[in-house]
Amino acid sequence: MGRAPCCDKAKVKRGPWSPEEDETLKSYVQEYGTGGNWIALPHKAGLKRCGKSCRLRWLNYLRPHIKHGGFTEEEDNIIISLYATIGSRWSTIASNLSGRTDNDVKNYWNTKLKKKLFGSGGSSKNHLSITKTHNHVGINYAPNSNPRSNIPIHDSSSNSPTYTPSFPIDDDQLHFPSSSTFPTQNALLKSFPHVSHNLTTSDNSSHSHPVLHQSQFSPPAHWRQATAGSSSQEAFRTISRSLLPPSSHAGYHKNNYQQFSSVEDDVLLEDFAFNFAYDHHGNFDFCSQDEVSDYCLGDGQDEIKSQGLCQSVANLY
DNA sequence: AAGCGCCTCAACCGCAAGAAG
DNA sequence: ACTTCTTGCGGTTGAGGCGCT
Repeated sequence: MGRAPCCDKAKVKRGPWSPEEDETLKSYVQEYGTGGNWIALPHKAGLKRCGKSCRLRWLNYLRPHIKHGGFTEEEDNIIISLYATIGSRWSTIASNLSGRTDNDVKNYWNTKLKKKLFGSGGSSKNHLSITKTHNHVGINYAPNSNPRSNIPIHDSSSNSPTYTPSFPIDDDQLHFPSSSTFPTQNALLKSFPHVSHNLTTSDNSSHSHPVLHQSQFSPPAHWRQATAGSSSQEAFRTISRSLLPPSSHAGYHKNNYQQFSSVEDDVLLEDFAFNFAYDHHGNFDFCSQDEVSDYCLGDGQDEIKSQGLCQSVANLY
């Protein structure tokens, strides 16, 4: 026996909303609010609609400052990078896009963005590729390896100790577009000017790009004290989260990471640390999570707070 | 103009999680 | 601790629009 329906389907109207219904719902919510009970709202407002339908209509269409269509390239980049980071968590992705709803982002991804990315295959110049293996689709960040797979990411919503984004696609080999879509090293350095000042050229590397040397960083005493007895990853998570305001779902503003849950904070922080340690474009050979934490606690603290962590994560791609 | 197929996106469905009792 | 209720979410559907023949 299945779950009882939330309302009597024989007594409620279904299908597209009329302008009159929209106006009724909009004026009621604006005057009285939702009252914290969507189920009771349609009756109070005089609507012959299911509460869930009212909630959906309000959130996806009637709510103020909603934008429809016309996604910008910047929004594309954010969606792509967050999808690669956290998968199909549309509400989380939408919360990083001002005025966008999860439904809009989901539709946009399924009908346009996915085709834009995968429709015509990829080229050998791509920096980011997706390879299907068994039940999951792995993301390859560099030509030779996927170092992310070595970094366990805590996600209490899953029993798995590692986070593997899944893509509902069938091709065996798929590719993200190249650097035209993903910001380059400049975006990274712009976010972390502290680091760019400490770059030197590697002498023994086969690459000709700058290398960040661990010796250039000296963890502060309070950091060493705080991390005693913990793995650097645990410590990084703990210390970094201490910089964040309490999580809540209250906000919808771009760059405001207060809307993330603690689990999402963890995922973003891990990804933040990972990407700092390993740039997709191979611009850094080494930068430990401790160094990221050092920066988070030191010179970068104000910047991270002012920019918003999620935007920093988006900028990394 | 009619028919057809594809695309878009608003709306629905069912499940999971959390809150309330 | 358990049950019930409500919300929030991601996946899916299908009506209507559009372009092509």
